Amino acid sequence: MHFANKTKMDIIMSLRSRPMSVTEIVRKVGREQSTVSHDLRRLSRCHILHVKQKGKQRIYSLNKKTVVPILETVEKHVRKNCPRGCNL
Amino acid sequence: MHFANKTKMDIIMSLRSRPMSVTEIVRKVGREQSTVSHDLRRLSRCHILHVKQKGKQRIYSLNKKTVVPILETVEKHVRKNCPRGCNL
DNA sequence: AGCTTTCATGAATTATAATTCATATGAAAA
DNA sequence: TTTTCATATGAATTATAATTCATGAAAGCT
Repeated sequence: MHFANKTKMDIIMSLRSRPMSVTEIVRKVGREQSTVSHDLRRLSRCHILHVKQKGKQRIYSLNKKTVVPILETVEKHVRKNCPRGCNL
Repeated sequence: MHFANKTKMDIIMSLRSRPMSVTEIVRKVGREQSTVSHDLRRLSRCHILHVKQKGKQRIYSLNKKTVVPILETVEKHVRKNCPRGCNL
């Protein structure tokens, strides 16, 4: 599943397991630091992610309270309707 | 709320109340017929909408089973986190 | 203070998606 | 069977979003 954007979706999925610093996220999703940073900002703007400073790192975490339920409903839709992939 | 795209979101919201023909949808959302038609195709491709022929009309309806739950979780997120509008 | 690490930012580019315009198709009516 | 109404489609344009590149800022080390 990758709604509109692969990078943003990868970030969200990475943070689903645990909070991570930017460097960690960059390693995980395998794209440029600035690309990731821009997406982190976009995702934070609409409160999909939270940030907290920790030394010189910034730890991003998923707003699980509201976002996980969204992911689950979407995943259910995809499983039911487009199991062979779909560009939702 | 209007995720990525206003037109598509307007279509979805219109169909939330009841199934409609293309002409009805066009009137409701107030955009060009071809624009609406393209969006209807995109939305149908990922099974967000269903279609059935009725004479020379095509009646589009929302796939309520999976889509309404998605809408509800998203709306919850928006209410909680960005009540003053947000470009989620 | 100077250096390094970590991350953010803005402007420019590139990629992707939405809209329009013109036209086609298909079903029913005349 | 021609015409009309309802809708779809493709190509071209336009709008919007994502990526890159270069640089900047802050925190912590030495």
